[in-house]
Amino acid sequence: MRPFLAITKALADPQRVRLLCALRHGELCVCQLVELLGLAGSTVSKHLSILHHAGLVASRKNERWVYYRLADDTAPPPVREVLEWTFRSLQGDPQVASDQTRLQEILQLDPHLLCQRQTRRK
Amino acid sequence: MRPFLAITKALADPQRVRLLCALRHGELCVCQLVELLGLAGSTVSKHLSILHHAGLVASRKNERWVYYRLADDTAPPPVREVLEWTFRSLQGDPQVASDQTRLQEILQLDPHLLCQRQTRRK
DNA sequence: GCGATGTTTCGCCAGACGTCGAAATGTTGG
DNA sequence: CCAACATTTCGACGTCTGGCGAAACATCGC
Repeated sequence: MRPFLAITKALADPQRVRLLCALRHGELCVCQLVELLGLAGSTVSKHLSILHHAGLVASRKNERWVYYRLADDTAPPPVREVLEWTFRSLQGDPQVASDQTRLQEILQLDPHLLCQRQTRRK
Repeated sequence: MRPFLAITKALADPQRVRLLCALRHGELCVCQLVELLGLAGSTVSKHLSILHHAGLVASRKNERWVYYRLADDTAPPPVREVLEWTFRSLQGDPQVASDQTRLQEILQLDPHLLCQRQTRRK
């Protein structure tokens, strides 16, 4: 029951669901996700940690940045199935759609500049 | 996003998951579910209300009792799919298994007697 | 109808959760 | 090595949630 609840609890928060949807088309840096959600970096990091603990995402560290991606084919079946169910269920969701649009803008920017904007904003 | 989160939040509590699993083999009366979970009637009623609000269960009132059952084929696809995923993911779970055993015992008893025991127990 | 009975609703409390800012950690560049 | 920077961890705060008992709400039997 433990792993199951880790997954359902992870999916029971809108910001975490937004993160998963954002990662749908490839890995993203933390600062890009911070920009997308508009939350404090520490908050986004905690959300990502919860998603990771549930096995829904994986991370990779390159240079100064940490990149997160969705769990891949090596993940246990329940994880892959629930991700597919999630995206299927959220098809046409306005929040997800506007995030997708915003994400395209964010991808135009250099990650380095994003982080600078975030530290300066405080 | 609203309906999606209603579902994931409903699934993010162990007692509610136990309720769903218990209903897997047919409808049950509230007092039977109270006996299974060992919680106060008001608490179980609230859990069932949350499951109902998420569209995961339906209810039927007959005589003095209210019977709950899983959402059937008329429910939206995401609901049916997530129920299937839930049961698949929890295959072999010890908690679910022991609940199943206990449920067999409860089904031997008259619902009427169960309720009496519950009111008397306070 | 009236009292007993099964279920739900209503307050209330303790604990969990989401959020932030500050401090800690780890990594890159000079 | 030191300073700058990206991320995570920690501590604190307000809110939400799960639990209970009591009261309210049907519904059945006499």
